[in-house]
Amino acid sequence: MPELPEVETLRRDLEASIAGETITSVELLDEKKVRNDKEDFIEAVTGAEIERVERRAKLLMIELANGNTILVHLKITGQLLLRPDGAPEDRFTRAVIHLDGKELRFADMRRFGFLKVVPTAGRDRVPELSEFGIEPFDPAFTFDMFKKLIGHRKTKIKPLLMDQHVITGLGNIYADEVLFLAKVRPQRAAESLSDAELKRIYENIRPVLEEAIGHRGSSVDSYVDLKGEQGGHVPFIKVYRRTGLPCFVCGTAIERIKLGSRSAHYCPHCQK
DNA sequence: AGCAACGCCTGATAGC
DNA sequence: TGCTATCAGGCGTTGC
Repeated sequence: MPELPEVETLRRDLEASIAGETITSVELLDEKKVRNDKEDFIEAVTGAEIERVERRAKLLMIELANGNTILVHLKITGQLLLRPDGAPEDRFTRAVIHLDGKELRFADMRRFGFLKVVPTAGRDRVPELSEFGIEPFDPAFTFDMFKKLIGHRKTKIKPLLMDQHVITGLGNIYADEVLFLAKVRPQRAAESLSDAELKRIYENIRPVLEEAIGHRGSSVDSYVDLKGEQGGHVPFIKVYRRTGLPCFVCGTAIERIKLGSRSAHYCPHCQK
């Protein structure tokens, strides 16, 4: 699943490769992928120059010079692929944004992802953007803030770490990884965590995300980069989807439990 | 307020 | 071999 490291990798590659390009035309192959009226979308982006590419939580924002921004959410199986004109078809392509000599393809097997164009001014007020919590790399994200957001909650810590209304960017993979490094079990109630445990969680969030960005993300499902290449982080994952395999630290078999409808993976020896 | 359950969707996989 | 049931999951919504 694309989480912050995967979306940030895409953002950086997009910024380097399509900023300054002009959108010559758009093909919407699956209208339901676009959260606008089809004609409105086409009119709002065609002919526009791409100024920059930003990220908020797991949402990509392609800012256009004409005052509009294209929002792209990949959800679980979404992919953005930059191909030369006439390149072989990519499976599950739902929309194509044509540029000069190349095309940006939005592919999405399970069709959960979406595109939406919104006015750049006031975009922070659209529902897709207005509910997000703090970005982990925002300097304002201090331990004090983390403790205030998390420390009093009765909810289990893992679902809380994944709640985009509280802290953005962590999904199933990296929440498991942060909790492993923090030596805290995913089902612990947030309010039961000691200061030392909260501190260990907080202090592992940025390093976990930074390391994964350094490896260009994790291709556990269908995540690939702009060129269609897999990220390199999977060999460095400590617990996610390693059920039954030995913990890299103590050798104990990694366990999997259900929290809500999601799976959580942890080492029963290392994590308390 | 908190949280489980559901719906969206479809390929991979396990079981028969 | 071929069918069917189950699973994966971000996130908005619903209902207790």
